[in-house]
Amino acid sequence: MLLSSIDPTGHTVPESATAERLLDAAERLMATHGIEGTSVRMITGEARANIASVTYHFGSKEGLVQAVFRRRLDWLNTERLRTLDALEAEARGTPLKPSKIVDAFFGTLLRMGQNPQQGGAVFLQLLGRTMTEPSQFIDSLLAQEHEAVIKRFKRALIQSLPNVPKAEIVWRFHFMLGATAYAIAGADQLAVIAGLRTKSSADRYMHQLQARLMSFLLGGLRAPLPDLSSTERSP
Amino acid sequence: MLLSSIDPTGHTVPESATAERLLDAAERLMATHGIEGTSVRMITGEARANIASVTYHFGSKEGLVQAVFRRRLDWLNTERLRTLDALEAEARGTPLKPSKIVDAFFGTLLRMGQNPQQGGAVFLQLLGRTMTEPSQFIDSLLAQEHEAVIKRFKRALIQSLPNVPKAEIVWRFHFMLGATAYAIAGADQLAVIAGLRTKSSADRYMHQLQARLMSFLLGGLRAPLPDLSSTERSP
DNA sequence: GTCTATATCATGATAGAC
DNA sequence: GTCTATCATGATATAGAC
Repeated sequence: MLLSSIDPTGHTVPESATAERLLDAAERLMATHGIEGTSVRMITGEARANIASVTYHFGSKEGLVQAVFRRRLDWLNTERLRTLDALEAEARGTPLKPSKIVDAFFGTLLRMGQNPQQGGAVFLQLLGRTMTEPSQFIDSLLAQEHEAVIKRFKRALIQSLPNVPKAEIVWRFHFMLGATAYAIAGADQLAVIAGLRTKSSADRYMHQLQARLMSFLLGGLRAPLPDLSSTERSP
Repeated sequence: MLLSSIDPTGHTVPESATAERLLDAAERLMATHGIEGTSVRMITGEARANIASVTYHFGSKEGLVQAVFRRRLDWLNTERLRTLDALEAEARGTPLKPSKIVDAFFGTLLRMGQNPQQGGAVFLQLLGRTMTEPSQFIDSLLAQEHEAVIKRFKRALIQSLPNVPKAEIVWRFHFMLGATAYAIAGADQLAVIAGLRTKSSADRYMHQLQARLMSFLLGGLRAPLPDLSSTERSP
């Protein structure tokens, strides 16, 4: 069943303790098992709520999934725009450094991973995995939530890098999204690879990830331009 | 039911026309709907085969999924190693250029997307999406298929970049994997973003993707090293 | 608002005729 | 090798008591 942004019973934002427990449980389980791999039974079991509670509070499983993402993405994107606004106000018309823009977008996301109030690493993992999931309604959900923000940041980057063609920046922004999505989705595995097995080193890991990913992203963003001459004909 | 590499009836490699149609249909459908989102009924329907044919030829749905990946990854990784071997033989002990190594690994993958004999863009999309999917058995399948190859390439990169710390290269290799996975998984969407809507421009799109992604990856790989001093304590 | 009980459907797998 | 028919299971969603 398709749901508009306001469901039949008028609940889109958690108004009860049960609804919030459902959101938390869904977020945690979907980060581990994927969205399709998480059943309503698993969610209500973990949240110590009744099977019917999902339908009551969110209209359907789909409504619950949307609410899980909205709760975090609204906060994230507001924060991103707020940061970019501040940077631009401070610069008074002079072009911003690309590193500042990249940090406002990707750094804000990564710092969410250390903010338990906003889902922490769990939501980061969920978001990363979702970004390549081939679900129609998720695609459109993420697109809606992100579209305006991404447009703003692309514009800022284009102004910030006058020597890089506009089209190239659009592609590279996409590549940056990919590197980030994968890095946060596979944080568990990567932590093992990096030899950090204990929970206590998780914080340190997130700091390392942030610093290292950021320099990687900037290196890619400012890389020498590709030779597209062979694009005309296959070599 | 768990399957070893040889199933009860002894079929792991397609020996019949039906088995091959099943592999093709599964590959196509899973690229679009995801692995969990693709049912055996969908596959047999598309392949014009019977419901029971999957069990007969591959033992289970899981066996079929494994066969889909093995068919392509075996070819891909053989090709990668062959290319790297040739480069090293040609260099006669002198260090390889990083761009050559990156091309042997990622370029070979991207060129698969223009090789219909090896699944073309369809398999690329499936692989990209799968790399962030949180399925246990897929994780281990990909790990098995990739482990030895990735080790070889990491070693080659470390030798090729003596000024970059070993750990940094490992992280950056992971970031490169992510940027690539996302780029090939979202090829549809990206094509739309880039303004290429017609099927006829798909080839040109893949060429552009290849050139642009490659320069991005190399830029990230050779980026200035991050400042990790703030890693000790949270800022 | 929360529960139990149930309706309805789709899934993966299998048995057994041909 | 291929089919039909069927199984057990688990999914979402809902009706109706409390």
